[in-house]
Amino acid sequence: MVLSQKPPTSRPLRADARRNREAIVAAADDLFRVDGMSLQMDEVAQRAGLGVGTVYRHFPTKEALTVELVQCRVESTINRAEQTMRDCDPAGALRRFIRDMAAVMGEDIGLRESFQMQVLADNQLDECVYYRQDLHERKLAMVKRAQEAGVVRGDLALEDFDALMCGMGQAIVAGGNPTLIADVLLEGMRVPLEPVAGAEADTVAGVAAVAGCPGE
Amino acid sequence: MVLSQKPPTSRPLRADARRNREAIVAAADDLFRVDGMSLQMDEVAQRAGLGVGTVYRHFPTKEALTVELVQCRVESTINRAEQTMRDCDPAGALRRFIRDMAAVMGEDIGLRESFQMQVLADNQLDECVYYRQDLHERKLAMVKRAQEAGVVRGDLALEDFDALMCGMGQAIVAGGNPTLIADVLLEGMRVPLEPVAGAEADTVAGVAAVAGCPGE
DNA sequence: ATTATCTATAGATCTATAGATAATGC
DNA sequence: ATTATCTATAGATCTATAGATAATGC
Repeated sequence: MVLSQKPPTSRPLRADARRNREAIVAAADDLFRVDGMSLQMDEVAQRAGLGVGTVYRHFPTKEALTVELVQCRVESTINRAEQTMRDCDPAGALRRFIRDMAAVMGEDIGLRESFQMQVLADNQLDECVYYRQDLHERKLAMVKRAQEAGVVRGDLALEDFDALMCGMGQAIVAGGNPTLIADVLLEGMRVPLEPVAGAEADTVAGVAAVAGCPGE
Repeated sequence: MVLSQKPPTSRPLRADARRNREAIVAAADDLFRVDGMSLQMDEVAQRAGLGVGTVYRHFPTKEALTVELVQCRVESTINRAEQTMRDCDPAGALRRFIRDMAAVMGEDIGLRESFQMQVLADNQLDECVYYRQDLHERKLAMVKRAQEAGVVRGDLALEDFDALMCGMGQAIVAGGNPTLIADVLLEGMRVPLEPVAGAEADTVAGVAAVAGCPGE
């Protein structure tokens, strides 16, 4: 079920072409880490010490290039999830996963955007659904296990979990302390120890009647 | 200390010009709500039933146009904060503010991005620092009051609070249930009832020794 | 001889302007 | 007469390509 990286009909690349291809991917990866999807093809070429044409020879479109970078990150996220599931108890696995993601997202805009693209409806990269299902299953297992162990509130859907991970990335980019942000999310996803006051009220401005406010 | 909207030397606008200006702002506001900063000048003109030239007559740059939209949203956020501070107890004020913001952010991409721009370092809109200080003070007062009342953890800096608000916006755009997301943040910002296990550990992948995981 | 690379430039997609045309209001 | 509006297009900024040039390897 694993897709081969290259069409099997094509013969192996010529020595210089292989070297250049690697240089392109390495350069693109560096830029992706900093600029995410807004990396520029010219800059990739420049950083790889090549002309733009060469970049386009190896990757016919910008999308083709970034797909590889995204997939790499999705895979590493899957591995991370599997690793923690193997090593940790239900509560610990989720905790470790989230904390690690927070730390990594702080240093890799591309990873943050990759995660976002896996989740957001208006996916910029059609081809990135490759591993989507895989990742989906790993996260679902992790969250479910934590819920069954009673350490995560049961009304948290996977959609919400994904959304929270996206939000965590944004919060970290916005200058929050990664460790603290991760902690806040972890605490917040726990089973509420006392029911949140006013939890049943609709909270659109002007309509809400909320605990601690007059009119409730 | 309030800046006048127009240079006081200019005479009042001609009747048709005033009408058109209002149509432009209304059209731009609608688009800003949906597209945020990526709204397009052509579309603004089209929706207002005017030529692009007219839009540029009233607002010399795209930035000049969006500044007005952003300021309007920042002001309304300030008012929201003040209102809750007047009406509610410390815990209730923060709760209501966050819930309302979650509800509104779900329906107004422009608001979400405005908040982000107030907070993020690489501000796209230089002029949007006008109300920045004001907003800053309101949020600080709200958070501090909640901390003094013992309902919010004391190690949560305003930077972290801002980051969490940005993240909340992202989480909602990413498809999370606004009410639930707001709840998770509120619960997460509380004083931890028991110390978070492993809270002292550095969590970069491979280095961490975390509660619930072997090797701790 | 084949395969890879380079440079210069076409194409797409925006913001912003110039110059000709139309509407207001003393 | 002044002020406002329109259309067509310049300018900026990217992705992607074409055609001429250089490097590999049987």
